[in-house]
Amino acid sequence: MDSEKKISPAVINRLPRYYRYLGDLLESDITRISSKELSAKMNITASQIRQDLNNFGGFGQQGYGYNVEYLHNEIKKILGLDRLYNMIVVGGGNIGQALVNYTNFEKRGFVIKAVFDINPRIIGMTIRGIEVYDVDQMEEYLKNNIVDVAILTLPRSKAAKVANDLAKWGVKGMWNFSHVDLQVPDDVLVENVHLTDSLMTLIYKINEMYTEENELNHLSNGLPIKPKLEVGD
Amino acid sequence: MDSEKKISPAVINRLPRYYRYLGDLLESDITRISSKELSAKMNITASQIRQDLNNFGGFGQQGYGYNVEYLHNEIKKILGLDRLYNMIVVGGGNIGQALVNYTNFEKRGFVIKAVFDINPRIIGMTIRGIEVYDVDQMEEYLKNNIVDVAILTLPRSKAAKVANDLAKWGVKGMWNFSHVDLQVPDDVLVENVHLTDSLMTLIYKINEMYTEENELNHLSNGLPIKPKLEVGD
DNA sequence: TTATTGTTGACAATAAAATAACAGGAGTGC
DNA sequence: GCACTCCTGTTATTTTATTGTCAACAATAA
Repeated sequence: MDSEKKISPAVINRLPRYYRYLGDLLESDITRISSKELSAKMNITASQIRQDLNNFGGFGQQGYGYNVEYLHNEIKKILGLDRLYNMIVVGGGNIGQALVNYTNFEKRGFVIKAVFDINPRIIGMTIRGIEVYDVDQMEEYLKNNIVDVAILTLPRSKAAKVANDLAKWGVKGMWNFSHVDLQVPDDVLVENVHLTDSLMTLIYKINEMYTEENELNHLSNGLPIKPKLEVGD
Repeated sequence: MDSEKKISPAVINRLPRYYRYLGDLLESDITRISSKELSAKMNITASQIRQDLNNFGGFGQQGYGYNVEYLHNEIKKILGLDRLYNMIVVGGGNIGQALVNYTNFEKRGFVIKAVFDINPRIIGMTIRGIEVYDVDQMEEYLKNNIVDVAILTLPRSKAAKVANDLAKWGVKGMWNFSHVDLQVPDDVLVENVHLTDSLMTLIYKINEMYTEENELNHLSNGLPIKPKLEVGD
């Protein structure tokens, strides 16, 4: 339908950040804020803030700005954070366990209900009161329990099969920490957290900055820029 | 300088993914690949692959494609992965410990050398052989050891001060898992991993898909779209 | 009241990113 | 060695995202 224009991914990715800043303002008992002020805090142009928000409706008032509590709550609703979500963790290794122990998710309505693993050493144990099951029990579990999001914290080699099974058994959201890109049906949504990729990006930027400084040094010395490496060197 | 054109962030963020796919191809003993073939595997247009790679040089050959091993190695060099990086973890909680225990980083040249925390219960202990120090010892540690990247896995409330200290003491790269945006000098690079933001984005997309289906139902029922909420309601 | 200021929402202008088009060199088969 | 196909590197086009501008209107002060 035309009346419901598609929101761009760039905007969606900024929403949680708006939500976070508005939450902070709320805690500081600030009741109103203009796009200009928020702009200064967030290092985004005021124009972009207004345009982003206007994708979802006119939440502000001329001459006043935005009411912090109201806007915070609206974004909460836009993000769908006004209800609980059931999650399971598949892969009870380091990262899986860390996520189970990270209690802040629960405070925001993301509730981890079960963990699945293949390691007999941990199956049957509980982590923060949450039971660890054998992956073989997953199908049955999913028949009897609604799961909104599966958190995939398992090795590359096993992620594809598990994702496939989960999709088959009706899980529509996957938060993927495995270092592979999952191939799933169109109606299943995957959000990747590729930690190694993120770290590599950081490393690139660090090196880039270092290299740039080098070039500046060359310039200030009047020395020529060193030639680029050629294919075949 | 003009000769060194700026590479766009979008391209840089894709590099680790190229690197990963090329690594996979290498393991499958595939020696050459065309942009078209890679395009199919990665769900990126061939055009974009060629343009991305050409930012860094002409690595391919007409009529042949790209040599997998050669290209893999070139990207490795571009990303700066041909040397070791020393890292420290600041914050020995769940996520900090999980990252220390995640041995894959080390395989790629990212070596965690020390952990810092304020909790007396864990100070003095070791995690996978890596010592946990008091944060008060951080300044001295940084005087005596080169640290490329600090991994920040500590509570919001403490992240800002620590980041400030680290910057003051010469750490140029920060991999930030704290749920705040750090304010650091221009020569310090921060890569954020905001897990909660990522999860919220996933939740939004799940709901969006669900809502879209709803709208289709509305349409098929001939029902009007519900009016938007107004400020003040 | 009336003037002045502040601030949105809409839209226009720019910039960035992604895709497409294509010229021409490199490989392949005969 | 020649014709033909493949596939890159590069330029052009289209799409998407960001920024700048301004009329309209609310809040505030005179």
